[in-house]
Amino acid sequence: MSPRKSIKTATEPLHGPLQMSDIARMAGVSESTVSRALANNPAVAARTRALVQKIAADAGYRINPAARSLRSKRTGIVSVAVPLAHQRAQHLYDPFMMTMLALLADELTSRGYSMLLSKVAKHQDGWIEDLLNGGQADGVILIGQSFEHEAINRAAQGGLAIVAWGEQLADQAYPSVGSDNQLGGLLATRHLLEHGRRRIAFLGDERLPEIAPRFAGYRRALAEQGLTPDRTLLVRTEFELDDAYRAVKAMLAKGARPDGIFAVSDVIAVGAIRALADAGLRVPQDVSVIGFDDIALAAYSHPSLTTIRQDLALGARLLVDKLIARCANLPVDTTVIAPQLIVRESA
Amino acid sequence: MSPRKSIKTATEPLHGPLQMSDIARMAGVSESTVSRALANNPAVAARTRALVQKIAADAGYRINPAARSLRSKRTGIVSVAVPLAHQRAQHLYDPFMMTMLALLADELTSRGYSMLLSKVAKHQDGWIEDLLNGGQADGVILIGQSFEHEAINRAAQGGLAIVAWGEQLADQAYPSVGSDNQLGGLLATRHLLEHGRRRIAFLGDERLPEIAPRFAGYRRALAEQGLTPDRTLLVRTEFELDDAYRAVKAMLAKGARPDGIFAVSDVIAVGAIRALADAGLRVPQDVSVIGFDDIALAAYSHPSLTTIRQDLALGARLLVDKLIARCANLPVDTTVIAPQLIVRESA
DNA sequence: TTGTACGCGTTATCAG
DNA sequence: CTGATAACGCGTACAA
Repeated sequence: MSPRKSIKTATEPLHGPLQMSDIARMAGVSESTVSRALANNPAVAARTRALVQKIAADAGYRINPAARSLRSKRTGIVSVAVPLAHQRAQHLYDPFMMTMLALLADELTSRGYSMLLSKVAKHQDGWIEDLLNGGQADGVILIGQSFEHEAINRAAQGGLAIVAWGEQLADQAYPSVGSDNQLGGLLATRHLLEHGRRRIAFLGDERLPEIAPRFAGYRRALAEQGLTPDRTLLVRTEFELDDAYRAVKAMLAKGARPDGIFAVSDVIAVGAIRALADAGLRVPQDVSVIGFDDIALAAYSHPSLTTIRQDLALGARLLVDKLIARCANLPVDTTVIAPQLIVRESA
Repeated sequence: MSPRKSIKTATEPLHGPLQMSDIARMAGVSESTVSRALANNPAVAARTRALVQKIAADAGYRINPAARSLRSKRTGIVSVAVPLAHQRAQHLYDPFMMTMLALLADELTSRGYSMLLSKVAKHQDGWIEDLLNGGQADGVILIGQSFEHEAINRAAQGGLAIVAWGEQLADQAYPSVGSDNQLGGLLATRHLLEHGRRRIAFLGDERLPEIAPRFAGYRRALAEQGLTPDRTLLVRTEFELDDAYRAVKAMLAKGARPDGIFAVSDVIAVGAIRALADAGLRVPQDVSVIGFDDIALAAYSHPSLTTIRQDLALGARLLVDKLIARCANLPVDTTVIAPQLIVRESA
């Protein structure tokens, strides 16, 4: 290292990655000017700006983001996380999650942000702050609230830029984007009822923030017909094919005989249909099945799924909009998106 | 803000996030000692180390990663990217991709790394270097090589820590992990042949690095039976349900009548089965269909898919192992994983 | 419009 | 084993 130093000459760059001082020298201006020029600061003469930018580009120079964010307190990174408090296993590869992640990746990158992906299984103290990675991210997008509403609220009140996909909850200190889940549950159940179904099973965990209102919609639709939900037809299942499959098998084994099923996700619906098929029950002749989400698979499974569509593309766009606004300390409100009934073969 | 300042007292921390100097003061040691203690540097007395760590933890202190990486040149972030040169659309939510991403997220987080997710559609100069985000990431994991072998090689030779999931190619300057694709193609096609199928269609883009050897395996299996591939049964399709569905419909419309189909992914297989069903063809009675990957869906689609399983969990683990080794400038080799035939209903 | 000077919060070097 | 001190590479008041 010291021998290197002694050979050093004026023309020698010699440190691998170029830095601003190098560009400054090449352009014959000061570092500050380079900094401003690269930031497209109009305070720099247009000519100078263009010159510096060209030199930097030709030299393949890239700003050191660590140094930049150490100064500016901004990183250009958004942390996207999936809270899984209620999940046994990873379900990051749930098609719904994946679709949302892909859409978020699109939205974020198209606005110059990078996306840091985290899976949070253990929710120890400060897990949300951890997502910020101590400043390695400017803000946090949560996909689903799990049972962490309180923690999210606290983080938001602590000034953290955070936005969640999910249900609008009481006393929410953070903006959220989500479907009108009660309406979704209502539409789904009414559709089954309109097809003459009366013994309608509910598949999903009604304790979750997003699912509770779907369950409420389900009960309300039943009530409209003077029906009361049958406890044996309430089946708690995770958002996983295997789990739904087993749960429905178990329900049938206990002798329950639904003529309709409202599954709170398409994946659950597919698992249910498989279990029904194993039991020799035909869909929709013997049992009508309706899902939720309208993932890509829904149209291609057999039978194709009647489902409640969530507009995830819109959701992703809004989430990013709101997060960016929150990062800029602008006031941001919550949006509830109307879900839509999509009728296919299964119900 | 200024009114707050005026109330300032000696005990008041008042700069939001604590910093090392604060912990140093609380612990009655120097910043250097704090730094070392938090890094678990054994040069610090065990007692002191424990004390400092406890104080830091209790105070909720977290190291500023920007400052840390400005000094240490390490970020603890790995960039994971999906090159999509050959893709029209985003297919980040392809189940295969998603499974891989989820597994990588697990592997990385369990080793203390964060995962920066990028989708690369336009491969302009220096796109790989861009993934490093100018130092915001320590290394790059590529899922698939697309047509970018040369660019990847150049980046690797330039000293960038990079690892790819995919096929082992000639003159590879970077380590890769992937299935033995030719063997996979061979197993798949032989299975169809053993079931008496003779007019076997190939669904996929055989120009892609990972698909070419599957195609070679397909041809070899046919050759073993003295058969030559029928050009009308070679259907180029993207890794998307819709596209596969349309492509198979088009093939059938042209009058092609395969009795077997080797689809290079399960998603493609599902699309194909749908198109066959539309044409009144039964699977497997009229046409046997075999897929590739063994994604979660494979076991639950109807009919369930016979397929060639890729061990993605192992793959993800190896990718991360190798990347970490490369980051440490250790020599790293390429691994080829044996694929496995999984027999279900579709063939 | 441009340059000077300083500091962001850490880690590494070196001396004690 | 511990502490002082000097970078790391950039952004930004402030001065010119």
